[in-house]
Amino acid sequence: MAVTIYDVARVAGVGIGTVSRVLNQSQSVKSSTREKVLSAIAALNYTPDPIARSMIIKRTDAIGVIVPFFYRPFSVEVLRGVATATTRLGQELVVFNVETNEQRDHYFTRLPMRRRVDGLIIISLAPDDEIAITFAEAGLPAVLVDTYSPLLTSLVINNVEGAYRAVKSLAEKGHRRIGFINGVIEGNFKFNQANDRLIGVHRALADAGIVFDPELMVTAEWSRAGGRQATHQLLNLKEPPTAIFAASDIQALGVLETARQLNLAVPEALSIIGFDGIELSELLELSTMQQPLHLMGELGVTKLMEHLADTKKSPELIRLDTSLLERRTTATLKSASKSASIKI
Amino acid sequence: MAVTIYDVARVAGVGIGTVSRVLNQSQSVKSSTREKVLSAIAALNYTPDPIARSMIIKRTDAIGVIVPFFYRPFSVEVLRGVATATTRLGQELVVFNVETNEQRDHYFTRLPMRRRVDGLIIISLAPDDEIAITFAEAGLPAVLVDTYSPLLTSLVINNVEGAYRAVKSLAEKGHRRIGFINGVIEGNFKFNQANDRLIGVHRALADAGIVFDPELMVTAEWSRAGGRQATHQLLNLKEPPTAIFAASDIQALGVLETARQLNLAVPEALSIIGFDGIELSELLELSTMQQPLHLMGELGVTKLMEHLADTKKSPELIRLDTSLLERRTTATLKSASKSASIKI
DNA sequence: TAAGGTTTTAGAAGCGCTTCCAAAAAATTT
DNA sequence: AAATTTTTTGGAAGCGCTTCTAAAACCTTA
Repeated sequence: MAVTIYDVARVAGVGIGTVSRVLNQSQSVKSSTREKVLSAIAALNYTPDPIARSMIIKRTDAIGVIVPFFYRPFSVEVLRGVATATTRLGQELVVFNVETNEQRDHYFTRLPMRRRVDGLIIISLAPDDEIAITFAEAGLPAVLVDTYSPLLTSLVINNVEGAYRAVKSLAEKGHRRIGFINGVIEGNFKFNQANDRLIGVHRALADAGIVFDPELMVTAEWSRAGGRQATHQLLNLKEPPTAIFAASDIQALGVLETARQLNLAVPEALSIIGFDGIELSELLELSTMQQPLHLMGELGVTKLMEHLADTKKSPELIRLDTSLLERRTTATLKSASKSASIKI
Repeated sequence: MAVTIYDVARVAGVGIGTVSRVLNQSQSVKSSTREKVLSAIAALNYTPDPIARSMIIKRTDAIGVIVPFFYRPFSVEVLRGVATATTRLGQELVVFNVETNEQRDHYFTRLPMRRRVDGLIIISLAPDDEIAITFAEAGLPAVLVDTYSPLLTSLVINNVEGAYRAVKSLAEKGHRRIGFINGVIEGNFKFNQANDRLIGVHRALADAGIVFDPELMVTAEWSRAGGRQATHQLLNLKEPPTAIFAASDIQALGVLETARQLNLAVPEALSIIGFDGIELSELLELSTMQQPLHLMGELGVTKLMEHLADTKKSPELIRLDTSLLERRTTATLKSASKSASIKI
């Protein structure tokens, strides 16, 4: 059925080795021969079978991305960067979406066994050392984005610093009661981020001479619903916060929704700042700490290619910084009212 | 290096054919033999090489998606449905993102040549008949989502009806000056949709006894910027519209932004209705005609699997309906002011 | 023009599997 | 117990390529 290298060889009147040689731009082919082969290829509209090829060269020219909830804005924007890079490099992009811990483990343990992809980008998920070692043994390079492992090249945001600056900006605006909505830690998604951001919050509070009130810190799901629920909890305090820092834009959106629902003026009665800088935040004019999401994706691929080219390259830890984006949801505290007042 | 079927056979003390048979749950293997093989597999932690396997069985257990601008909310939501289905079926998902006509043509012509994927889902892009025939000849089944070809199973939204109902809902609220922002047609992305929606608009206008004013129809890019630009044009008319129907939510967002920028109250001074029902629309409380995006993705995969199972299955045309989602951007026209007034 | 050196070429081997066929083993019948 | 049938098994062939080896073809040079 399909035309093979034998057909091309026959039509061109050469051996299959020669055809293969012109296909792989090997040097030693007489140019007259090359012409013959090329025109046979054109005549037959031949394309080499990538599978048979992979069989020998042990490369697929495909890279895999393991990503939790790929459709979340955060993931989408990183993925976009990844796609930009893979397209430019002529690599195929295989998406392994994970929704459960089982799926994550399945991919972690199964993928390295067999070379369906040449390398892996892992987003927001941290393989433990044992898994990382399996990758190394299997010769499957992996790069982490938005997580960290000492054994793998990792691209991380400086979360401590980001959270620090977010809270500091709020303190500088006169806020003393600052709520912090953090993401859940269990479930194993988004591990360190939550921790690091908490550290940054503590530090900023300390520097501003504000004593940390545990009531003002609530942990919620990384979703709008989580943000909403946490906001209710925060606003029901005897002494509610005048500003809220959410560990992700998605959660900040939930804060915004709740404020709107309660007719609480933003930013007059409540300042809100998020974290991530997803496209959506721009639309809603949400102040946020922006991460270079697209860049992280592209850089992830670049680093992966370096590991592919040099198998014994040692892992790097690359830190990227956030930038403060002050939009319309943060304002100076009106000294008149020290706490949020609900306008009806 | 890697453990092969020969290693397993040796350890189990059987022939490679036997190992292969237990791997492929073939019936005729004595259960005692099966046990031996299974424990050898476990002992060696063996996984068959999917590439070598594909070489013979001519299947990859991967399906490809060709999608323009995969990161657009519309695409993401369809993709999510696709991922749900592929994960459930244990298929891998390869994403071919297209940003230019060249890329589209590249994938259209190159992909069918060689079986890197077993089948194709094509979103919002219409391959012409010649291409569709190539697919068929190559034995590569393809299903279209959000486009149509007579030669391929197609999942389309009833765009005429959707646009009709959108405009009708506006007319029923008393609006007579209804602007319509349509998407561009050239560029070959999103072809019929724009056309069909225009037809629906015409029909609804006619039924409501409103004469069509060509000035009220403007064509713009499928983006927020497009929506913004079109809105400015519309509002600068001597007799501006009191309501705008945008052919996509993304464009409707641009309308919303412009209204906000001009301090034009929505929906009091301007009603807005979009099309698509992306998640974002919910957040902004945008009224819209909702498409079953997730379903389209899932159904696309289901149909593709049917074509995979039965090569000679003939193409189907499946029509899906939109549902009207009235949220906070549409309101009854205050008869007092017949046209939008700009509040300063 | 022959010898020696260099470039180019044909095609066998082999990648790790599935599938097939023929042979071995087991079960059944006589 | 032998003959026959049925089940199970080993391993060769072959999927479409790349790579390697050895031979052919082409250059030099004497």
